[in-house]
Amino acid sequence: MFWSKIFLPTLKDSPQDAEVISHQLMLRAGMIRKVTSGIYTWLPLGLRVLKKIENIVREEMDASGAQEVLMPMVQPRELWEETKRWEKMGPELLRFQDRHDRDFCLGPTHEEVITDLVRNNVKSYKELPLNLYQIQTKFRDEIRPRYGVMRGREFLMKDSYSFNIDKDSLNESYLLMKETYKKIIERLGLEYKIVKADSGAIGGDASEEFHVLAENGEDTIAVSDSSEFAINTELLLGEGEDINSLQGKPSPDGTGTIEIRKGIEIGHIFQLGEIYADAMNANVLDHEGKSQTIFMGCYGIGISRLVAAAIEQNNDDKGIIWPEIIAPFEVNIIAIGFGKDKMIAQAAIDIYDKLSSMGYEVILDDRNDGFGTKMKDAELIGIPINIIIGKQYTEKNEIELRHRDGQSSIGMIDDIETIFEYFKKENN
RNA sequence: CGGGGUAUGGCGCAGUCUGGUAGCGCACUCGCUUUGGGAGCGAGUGGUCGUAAGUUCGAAUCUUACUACCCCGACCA
Repeated sequence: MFWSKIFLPTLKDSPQDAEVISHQLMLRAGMIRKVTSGIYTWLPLGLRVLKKIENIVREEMDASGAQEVLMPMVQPRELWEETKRWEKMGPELLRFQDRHDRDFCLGPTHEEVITDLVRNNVKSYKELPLNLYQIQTKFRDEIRPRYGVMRGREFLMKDSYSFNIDKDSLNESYLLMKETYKKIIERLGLEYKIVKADSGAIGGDASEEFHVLAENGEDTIAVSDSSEFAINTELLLGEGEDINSLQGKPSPDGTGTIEIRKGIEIGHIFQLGEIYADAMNANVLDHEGKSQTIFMGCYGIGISRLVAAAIEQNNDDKGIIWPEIIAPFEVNIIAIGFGKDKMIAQAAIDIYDKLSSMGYEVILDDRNDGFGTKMKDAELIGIPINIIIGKQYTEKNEIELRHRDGQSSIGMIDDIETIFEYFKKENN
């Protein structure tokens, strides 16, 4: 991709209504634009990151044996009445009528639709366990959307639902999802905690949240300073107790003391048990030919929220510092004087072609701007590796390789071939 | 929904107190010169000042109502 061709409107100044760093940087780096409160358009650069995270999630879900489906965003009232949630849900459930005055809602979650699907099509315990997932836009009319895509009303989510013949099998599916979530977040290179949680309004038995640790996180969690233990502070507080009073107390798991941290909830896994299947008559025949209520689990990951969370954890005063695996491009070639100096332009294009053919995702900054402008933009959008071709190339045959993280800067390299050698090594 | 705040060109802002018909920086367009840390000179484009009503000879500015957006809180599979 050539910089002069990509739709990438970067901003020098941070828009006034962006408070947290990830929101500011996503706007400044030309990743998103707001349409209305809590609702955003993803621009090419942001979409690249979103898709990368989506694909990592998809790969790990597929590897776990789950199967992808795609359910509708618009759902009929009747299904929601079966679980009594048409009444129970508040205004966060966006309702509307079609031309025949039938009631519908925009799906904030899909227990009803998936349970309906399974009860109509799965009849035997032999077809279980079954784990179906989708990656889809959800809509929740949040009381107060905030922090850009971190808490939007419309957002991209991976939600999956497991169907099991009994509690033990459900537990197995649950643990498999827990492992899968760990793999996903570890691949994304994010620091996280698994937090014991209240299973909340959705009901059910076991429930754990996955939190990416970040200063601007909306949730407060209590972590042990010397073990993996973490728990939602709500579960520890007594009547009228202050969150800060927990700091320094002995950890409930008996190891170390409590440390209060801020987290962004990017995943939540539940053992629903029989609640939904019971309400919706989702049964299968067991090996004795008896009808059994299906045990369900549900597992969510906020894909769009992960984009913001990754930025919250990886930035400096200059901009975003993408973990390589989700960077919108892997290499940025900064050609100074691209439109003027044919030798530089040719070298830049050669490197671009070669790296592209080696399988790298490359962007070439071919704009007629000075070094400063290009470097500032490069730092803002946070591409891991920058190759800088300028006067030193025409004069001394030298090219600079600069890592965005500033910790592994390569410096001047004495010819183009050496660069390809470097990238071959990188690849292995 | 309670509390606080904002609304002037794509972005950041001044002008509002003290009414006189809109300005600055950046961005954008054209030309020339530039190109290793957000370039320079010259010439341009772009705004019913959130909406509506009112006061006034005259409203971005004063009054009233409304709307949108942001922050804090309550809420959140």
